[in-house]
Amino acid sequence: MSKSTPTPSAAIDAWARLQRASGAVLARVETRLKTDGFPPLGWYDVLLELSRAEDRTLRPVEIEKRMLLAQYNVSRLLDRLAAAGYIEKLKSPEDGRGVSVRLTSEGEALLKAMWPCYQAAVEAEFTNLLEPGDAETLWNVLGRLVR
Amino acid sequence: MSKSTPTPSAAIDAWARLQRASGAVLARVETRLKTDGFPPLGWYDVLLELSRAEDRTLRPVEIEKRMLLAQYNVSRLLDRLAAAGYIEKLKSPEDGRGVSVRLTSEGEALLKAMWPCYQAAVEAEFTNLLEPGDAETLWNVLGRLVR
DNA sequence: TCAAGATTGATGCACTTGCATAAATTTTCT
DNA sequence: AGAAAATTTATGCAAGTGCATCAATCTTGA
Repeated sequence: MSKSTPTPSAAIDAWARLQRASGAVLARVETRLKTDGFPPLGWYDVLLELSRAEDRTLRPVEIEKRMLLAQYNVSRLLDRLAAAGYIEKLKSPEDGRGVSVRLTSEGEALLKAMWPCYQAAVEAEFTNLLEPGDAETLWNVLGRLVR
Repeated sequence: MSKSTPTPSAAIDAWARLQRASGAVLARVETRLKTDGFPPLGWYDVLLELSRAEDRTLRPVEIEKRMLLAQYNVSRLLDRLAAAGYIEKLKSPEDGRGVSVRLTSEGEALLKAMWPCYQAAVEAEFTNLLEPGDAETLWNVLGRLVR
């Protein structure tokens, strides 16, 4: 039984470092996007989800689940994206309560324009700091946390 | 040279999962703290730093560096902590511009009161999901990201 | 069928964060 | 010493987030 569980302090240290590292790297990546005049990563994530979706359209509740955001945050994020013309809100045909959100061509253009910057930022602030095999290791270990 | 760098997609996937996993686990831990009537984790972190510091006192600029927070966020977080009585602000003796922030006995009491909840939350939402060795693995890999 | 309950999405209000900038020193450099 | 630059902290204002709650619709089940 002595090895069935990590040392408490090792686990707490890993927890602390997880929060610190992910926060620091995220901040650096966001800074690069902003420096290049792009909107925050959350905008990119929504547009990316839409671009992958059937008919480039999703319900807000789907976006909420995929992005792990609170309902009211999704609602307002979509407001901002719609106001900027990157998505459009349509009445949902199958559900009278709901809305459908569709990627516009401007949204698709933004997605394409952001990608090189985003990719370069992740590479510089994340990928290049790792050693071979680290990405796979992280992916595996962190997979246990996402359920 | 073929193996000197991870596959781009493996790195991007690891990046995405890092953000998702750390965000999700953080949210769950914060929820537990709030459910038990405690303030956010940021408050705990400040109090913990102070409790470890010489004379339980730090300059705001030190807290800023240790917690990787923006200067104005530190300034206001300390305002809230002082208003709640958990710290006190003193004129810095060595630097006329600066302030010194000292943990009060109420702050120390809060720190002690939060710890069991915090520890249990991390254990339930993080530690228990890991397998033996994962904590050390994470700590090592993530160490490359914190510089 | 139809009332009770669950789901979807929006919104008012308070609080927090980000940005730009100010004010008071301290440090550096000539 | 004295001017210029850097550091430390605070703050007004705009924007984003969390909470509670509402209105509309869909689903369930007697």
